[in-house]
Amino acid sequence: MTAVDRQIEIIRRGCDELLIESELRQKLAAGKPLRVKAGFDPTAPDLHIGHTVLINKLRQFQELGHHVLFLIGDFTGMIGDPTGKNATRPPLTREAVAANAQTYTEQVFKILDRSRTEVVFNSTWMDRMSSADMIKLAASHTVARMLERDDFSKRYRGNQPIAIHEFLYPLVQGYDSVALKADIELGGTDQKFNLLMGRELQKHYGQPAQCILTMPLLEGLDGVNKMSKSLGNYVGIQEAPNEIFGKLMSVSDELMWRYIELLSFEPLETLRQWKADVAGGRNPRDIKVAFAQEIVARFHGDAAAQQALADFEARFRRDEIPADLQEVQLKAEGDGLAIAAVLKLAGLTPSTSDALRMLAQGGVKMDGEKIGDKSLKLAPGANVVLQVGKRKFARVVVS
RNA sequence: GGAGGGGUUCCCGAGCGGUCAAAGGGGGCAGACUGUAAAUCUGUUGGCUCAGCCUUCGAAGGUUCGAAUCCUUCCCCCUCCA
Repeated sequence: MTAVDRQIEIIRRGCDELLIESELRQKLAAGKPLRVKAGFDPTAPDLHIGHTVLINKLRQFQELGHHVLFLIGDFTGMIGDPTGKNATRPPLTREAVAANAQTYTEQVFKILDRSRTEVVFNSTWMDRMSSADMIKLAASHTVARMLERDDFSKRYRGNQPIAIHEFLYPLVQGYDSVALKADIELGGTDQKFNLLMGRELQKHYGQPAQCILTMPLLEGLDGVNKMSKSLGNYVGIQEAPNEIFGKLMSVSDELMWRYIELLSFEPLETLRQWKADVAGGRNPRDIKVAFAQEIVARFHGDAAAQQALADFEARFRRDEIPADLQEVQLKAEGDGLAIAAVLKLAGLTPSTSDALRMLAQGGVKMDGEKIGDKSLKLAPGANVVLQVGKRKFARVVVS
């Protein structure tokens, strides 16, 4: 265990807020490994790099010798985090939860140390809670207090519905801290209300209150909304190397710095140097390449990162056709298949209508040549490479 | 329980008997420009056997030559009063 000051410095790096530092110092000074809690929603087992901001921080705690409680909110999943968008979700079956949890941990252990991680489910204690206990829990807070939560107050003012069970979400999440005897809980800045609920409930149930560490939310590829799967502006950690690389390269120069700040493990001195270089006229692209490679290497290894760069250069700087071309076999009837039908069958466009649109707009290439004639047909024996837009390719063989 | 307002294509939102596959904006996609940057500009944005046809405006019925638009019942949301 390192000195308290050193630990505080590491813990604070990149965080949004730490409550309350003096309390955390005391806990650290006691010399025992802390119980570090972080909760995850069981409905979205596909992690994206936005999630890793928090997970990276958990890993730092582990490196400092602390114990991570990786909480899967299977019980709270029945409520659905009140985001204001879809207030109700279908309850997950036990099998679905188990499967999701499996996927979750597989991904998470690319970052976390398995031996210092305890995976827990809140249904373990919540299923055993009686109705009377639930009422007692609900009685611990007032409606006015609940409406302080930013999301609730917004919806209330905006005449959006709030179901009563949604009030239970912060309460249950807070109670999880009681059940786990957490010393500190991590979450996104949007979780602050729920995290504070844990503090209050722990005091209510006669425990020392947990500290709270909030991490910034990572913006999605659009640079506006937070990264989320449903908005489609995410980079999944299980995506192919080329996908991760390509997506990171398409990020704006401005947003790039934000990503580097929150995701890169490079020391602060390096970041400062990069910024100075760009200010001095260096192409930001170079920095982006280095960063994109770091992230690909984290999830797929160094070799994959090298390969991703090579593919990228070949395809987009030299306009070459990718090496790992997907081949599609099609059967033609009569004098051949209409080009629009071919594009759809090859999976290059979602519909024939869309294929016709792409043709009209000059978005289709055959063997590198732009084509726009929608009456074109591919006769049996044809073997061509088709491209739609910049990224979609397929070799089509007609028989 | 009573009174009123509302549910439209991915999202927001216009339309209120035919000229509606449905204005406008957002988002998406494609093209130009580039560093596959971003920004900007242009086009496009239900499906199909594509100058034609089919399905769509909370759900089901009905009126009409013709309905997103009118009527009936039902479901859901919001506001005010109790």
